[in-house]
Amino acid sequence: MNRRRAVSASNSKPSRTSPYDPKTVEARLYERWERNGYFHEEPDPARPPFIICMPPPNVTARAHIGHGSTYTPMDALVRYRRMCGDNAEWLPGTDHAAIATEAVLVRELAREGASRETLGREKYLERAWAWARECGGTIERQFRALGFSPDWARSRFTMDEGLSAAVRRVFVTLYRDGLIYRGKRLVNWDPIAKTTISDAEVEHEERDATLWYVRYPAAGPSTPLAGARYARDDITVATTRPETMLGDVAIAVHPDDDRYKAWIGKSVLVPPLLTRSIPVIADTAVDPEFGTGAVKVTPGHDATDFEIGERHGLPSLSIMDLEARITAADVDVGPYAGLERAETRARIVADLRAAKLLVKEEAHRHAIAVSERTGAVVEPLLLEQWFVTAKPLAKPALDAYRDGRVRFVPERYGRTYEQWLENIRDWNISRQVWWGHQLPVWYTPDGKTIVAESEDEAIAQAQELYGTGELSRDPDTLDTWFSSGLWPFSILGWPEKTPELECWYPSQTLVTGGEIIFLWGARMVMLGLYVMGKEPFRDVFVTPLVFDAQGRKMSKSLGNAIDPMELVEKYGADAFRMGMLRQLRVEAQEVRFQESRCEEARNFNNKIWNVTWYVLSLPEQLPSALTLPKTAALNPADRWILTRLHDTIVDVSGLLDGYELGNAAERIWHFIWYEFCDWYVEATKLEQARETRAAVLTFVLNNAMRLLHPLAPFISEEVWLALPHDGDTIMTATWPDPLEVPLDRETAGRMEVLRDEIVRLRNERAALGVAPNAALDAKVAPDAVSAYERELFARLAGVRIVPDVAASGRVEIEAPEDFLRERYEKERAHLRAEVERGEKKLGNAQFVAHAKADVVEKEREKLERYRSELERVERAMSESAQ
RNA sequence: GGGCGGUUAGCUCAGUGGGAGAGCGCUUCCUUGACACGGAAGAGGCCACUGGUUCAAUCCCAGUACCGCCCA
Repeated sequence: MNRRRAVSASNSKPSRTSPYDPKTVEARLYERWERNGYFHEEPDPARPPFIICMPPPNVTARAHIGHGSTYTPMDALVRYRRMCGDNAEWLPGTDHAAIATEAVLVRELAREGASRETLGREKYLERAWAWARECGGTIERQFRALGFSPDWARSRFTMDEGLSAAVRRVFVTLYRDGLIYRGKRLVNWDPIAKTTISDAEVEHEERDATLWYVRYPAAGPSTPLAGARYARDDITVATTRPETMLGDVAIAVHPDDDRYKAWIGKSVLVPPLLTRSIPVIADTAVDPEFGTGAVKVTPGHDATDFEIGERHGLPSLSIMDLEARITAADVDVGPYAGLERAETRARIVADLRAAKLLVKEEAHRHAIAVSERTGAVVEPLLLEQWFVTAKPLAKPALDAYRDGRVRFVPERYGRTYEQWLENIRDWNISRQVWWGHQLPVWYTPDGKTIVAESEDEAIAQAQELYGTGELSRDPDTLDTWFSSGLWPFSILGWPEKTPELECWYPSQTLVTGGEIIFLWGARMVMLGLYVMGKEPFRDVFVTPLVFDAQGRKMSKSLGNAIDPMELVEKYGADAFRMGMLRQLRVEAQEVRFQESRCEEARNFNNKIWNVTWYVLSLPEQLPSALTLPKTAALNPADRWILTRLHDTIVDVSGLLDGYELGNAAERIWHFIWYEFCDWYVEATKLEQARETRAAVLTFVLNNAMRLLHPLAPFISEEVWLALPHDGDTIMTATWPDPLEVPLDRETAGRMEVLRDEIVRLRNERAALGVAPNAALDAKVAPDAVSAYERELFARLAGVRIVPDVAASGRVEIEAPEDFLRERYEKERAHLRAEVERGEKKLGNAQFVAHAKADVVEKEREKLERYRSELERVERAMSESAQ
């Protein structure tokens, strides 16, 4: 990208406001960026693409701290690659979030005394659309306030017509390939959302519970089938869910468990009704250590039991309906019919106790399945649902990882991904909510299934195959994650062949929180490979979860949730971003978020603002172009800061390439504050710095702002515009090039030594209690210190150098004898210890023989240096003693 | 139960097979002509514990303890 335009000097000098006020800057700059189309790109095959598909936030969402931790890195990466000249594009959009949105709507309707059924599907959906449109703007507005730079013109919504067409096309294709089927399976039922959910949407929560020990009486010819009496012989079973006893179909024991060998093949009666007899079977899935070693088998309401049932050819009995109430549909449930499940549990336990069938109960901690979305305890139910056959899709997705075509940062998440895909089960994709993509599935009056991309097509098919056009559409909708799984290509216009699709699929990087690797990441890989034949991204950058400073999960109920917009209001977007980014470490799985980091970042911005003001108010004319003086004219401090700038550019670029945003932020921060402001700017106040300082200050500041821009876009732009610059916006300014920064390592090294000396002298001043404005004299050999260095000592250490042929080459302040002696003694002790350490090390033949040559050489040099220092101190001591 | 992390200064965290680091906090001093949202100096650490590998371990390996995440 050659963009040599006329250098524009600032025509709008920032007015002197201290402290820096982000409010007067951020909104104005963002508006300008957006108006000038700086976020927008067209597909350009001539440049390397850098595409990030924004994980679509829920259309009803408001920005939360998790957006801060995942979307800020995305923006930083896109801004960085944009400055590097890539065809960089951040593609935004929102998700219809079926279950979450429907939950809100249903609640709202209930308040009005209505329901979706009374409203009817069409009216209901109209309302949902209106609600989505109303909410949708909020999150995008908040993202703008955070300074995010996606190409808003390309924003998509998962229920847009184009994306819906993509969903139908993929569904039909999968169905025709035999990868989508309908079947009665045990699925996860969320009784609050009133829909099934996939395994990936189920969370496991540790809870205190009760383990009940229940007697199952042996069934025999002499045993009465009902009533209070039962055979003396019985088997005791431990269960956490007595309410499901009504659906028991067997008792299972481990085949090697001697205690129960005699029982296998016998029958027992199911309490508390005792009207049904079930067999005792042997299965290796039973853990003999759990409870009594005998467990009840309830295939209609437990996944493990379902598998046991399948193995033994046992029936599956459903005893609960969709309200999680007891139903007599499959089996006699006696007086419990119609009761809610918790109520049933209490009644059955009471009845067992009354019938003396309850042996004991004990406290028990175990994991229960909970709906991630509603928090409802998930009920496994046998239902007719639609599924995606997972294994054939998982295989290529596993290969993509194993071949290195998809890699994870940090790497360890790759193994998590691998394990999940290896153990993947068929994916339940039908939902009973209305807000979403309705299944493209129709049924003929006699139950034949038609799958087609449109109703017309379905009717045509039905006519041809079954001679009927009378169809009813399946009322279910698709899992939200089905449509988001198509995101990387559906937003580019697929199934149309668009230039965007051609150029921008696959994308380069997926940035996401670890919690949706399975829900979203893995499914994008599976569906991307299936539909496009190519994995949808190369890198998966997994960002840490955000906790509060005490390491607790942020939640509304705990009251510890941090609203990023409040922090933006308080400190500005740049400060929020820097505060967040500085806490992100690539390897971390969590961030204990500290608001103080945002406050520090605000202070940092103020520092930048003030140093800019210093540069702008120099008495001399600022250069009109961004050029450096001839190298020969540069003074030592100039050479030092330029060398530091060079190294900072190299470091920051490398860190950004490796997704190390936290360390990159730390690095640029350190350069600007502790090297540029604290040392270089102070050194420009020397008389001898006047010739070159305006050029070097503006050059370094300009470069520093470009390095900072991906992290803190607003203040970097504001400062960059105020100083000599090249172009219209820092957003498309070129990324700093270390080759354009002159290096002088020798002088830079000498400056580091002087800096240590100055610190030492300041320390001595402080120890002496010398007033800050009082100068101290130091006698130094005439040729040991240059005129430039003399001024440096005077200005930065308050030490006046007095040339003295009798003095040594070291700057030693004049001070009372006892003070000096104490100093010398301390120094001597330290040096002696160092010399001793070095001698011991080098005296070790093993060390000299085994250690690498450069390590040994370094030790030798160190020892030499300490020895001569020690010698000097000892000489000075004997001199002052005279 | 299986897998994966973490344990370094009061707090939050970097870091390296060869002399322990940052920011905040703390102490002392400073209204020095960019900045008190600032400047200067300083105190503070058996780098969780136990073994092993190595000339050399905070770093590599094994085990223990505690904290956490994911999956079942």
